[in-house]
Amino acid sequence: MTLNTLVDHSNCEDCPIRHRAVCARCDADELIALEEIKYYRSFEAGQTIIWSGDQMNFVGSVVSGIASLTQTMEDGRTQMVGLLLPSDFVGRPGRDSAPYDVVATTDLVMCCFRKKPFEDLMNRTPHIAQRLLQMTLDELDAAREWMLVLGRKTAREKIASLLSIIARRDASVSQKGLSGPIVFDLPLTREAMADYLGLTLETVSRQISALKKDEVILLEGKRHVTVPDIGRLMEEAGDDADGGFLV
Amino acid sequence: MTLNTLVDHSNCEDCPIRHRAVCARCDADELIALEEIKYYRSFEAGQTIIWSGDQMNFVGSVVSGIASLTQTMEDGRTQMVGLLLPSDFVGRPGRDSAPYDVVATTDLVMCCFRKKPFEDLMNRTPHIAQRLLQMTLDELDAAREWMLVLGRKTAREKIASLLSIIARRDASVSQKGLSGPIVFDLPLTREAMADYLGLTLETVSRQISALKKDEVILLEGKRHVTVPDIGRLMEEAGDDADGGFLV
DNA sequence: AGAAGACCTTGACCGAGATCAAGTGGACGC
DNA sequence: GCGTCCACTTGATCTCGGTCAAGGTCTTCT
Repeated sequence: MTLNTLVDHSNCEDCPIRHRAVCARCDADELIALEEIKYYRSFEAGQTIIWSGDQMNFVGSVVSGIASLTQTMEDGRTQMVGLLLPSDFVGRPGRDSAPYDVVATTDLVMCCFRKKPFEDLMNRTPHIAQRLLQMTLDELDAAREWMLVLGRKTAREKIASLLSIIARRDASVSQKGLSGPIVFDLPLTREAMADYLGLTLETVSRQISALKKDEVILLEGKRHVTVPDIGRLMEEAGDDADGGFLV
Repeated sequence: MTLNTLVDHSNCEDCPIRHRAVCARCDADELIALEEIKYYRSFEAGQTIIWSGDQMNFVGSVVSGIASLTQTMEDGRTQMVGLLLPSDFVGRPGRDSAPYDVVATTDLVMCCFRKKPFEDLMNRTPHIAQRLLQMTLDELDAAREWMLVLGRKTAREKIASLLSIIARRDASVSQKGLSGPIVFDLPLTREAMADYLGLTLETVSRQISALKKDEVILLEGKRHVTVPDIGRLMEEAGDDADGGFLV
């Protein structure tokens, strides 16, 4: 079932995540060193990339697609604890067992490095360590933002929060700005959204229907979303506009 | 109201958090450089150390006492998103405004550095940056653990989770091991616990009473707790023993 | 074309935890 | 000694979101 396709060994300079990933601050020399030890792996939607508790012998960056970090209790309750988008980093230099399941939510391409050579390179290359610290601090902020969502927001606010984050990220990627309507496809199933938000999939479905009925969002099919007014959506999220973290 | 007491400018070598704080990996020379720019500040219980959105011109380590990071929504709902114990680091090199309120939960002593000199020193001292990355990754793990608690656990499990973390930390500090009963004082009010767990203070009170009635814990007064069997408590937390993160 | 299965929606009902309200107990100041 | 304040407890009631159940829609496989 594991499909480890060797993808185009393309030049780092042309990489779509060149300026956002762990290598963002590297200069030409450092990129060459990274290029020597990197390799690409592809995963199909639904595939588990890393099992919780497993030995991790590689680290890497998401190049395209979406992956999720999840925790599961013995009785099956699961909570997503991280959503990995292109340029996000997977793995923990200095630790060798994975604390969470990492699952490909969509088809996925990763730029991987064997852990040991990467750690060695990191120790010689402050630019990598510096960037990784910044990225980790950003992830920590995102995690804490989600703690507020999980702990204190209503189901409707939770859904609005998630939609607003996805909408703003898509707007920033497609350079459209936040003035006009934002259009995107949901990259998550109702169940994945439920796992992210600490809800059941039925509640997710009901709240999405409610937001649609109230014309906070428009739906075509089950996944294609139009947000006519992002400010309105953020109000529904309890975020009262302007603030916030783009991914 | 601000009480900036200049505490004993004691030697870093004798510092109680020497081996766990951001300076843990520093050698003698590096410690001397840190010593030159450090200063101590004391805060009273209840005092706000940093307001969300404020300019932050210092960073530092908690030496003694407990502080909390909290987020508040416009309508007053609040969620604690971090609990800072001795040796934990406050502040974000590279960012200058604080994303959360930092409040002293108990009387508190911090070892502070003005931000700019610290950042300069950090850039020259890989040991500090390395340690800070490790600590940040640990905090991220802790935050994700709490996301499971907030998103999927019942009120009873939430309380048991919090008590179990405090109990295990105290056992590790007092070197008593996990075999016998663990005795400690709760460092948090019911309301602070509620803010941490995404509950109301009434629910916290009820669940503590329930755990007491079921003899999972013993209570003397409102704060003094005895955990006769930490395994039992962890079962109640849904953690099924052995696993877990000591602080 | 028809069957199967994944994904989603909707309805009816229920219960855990929130809300509202009253009361307890201990610390502290006068 | 007594009132006051604060942290906490306990009770009664309500409600949001979970649970259980049925049915719909779209894709894929035969």
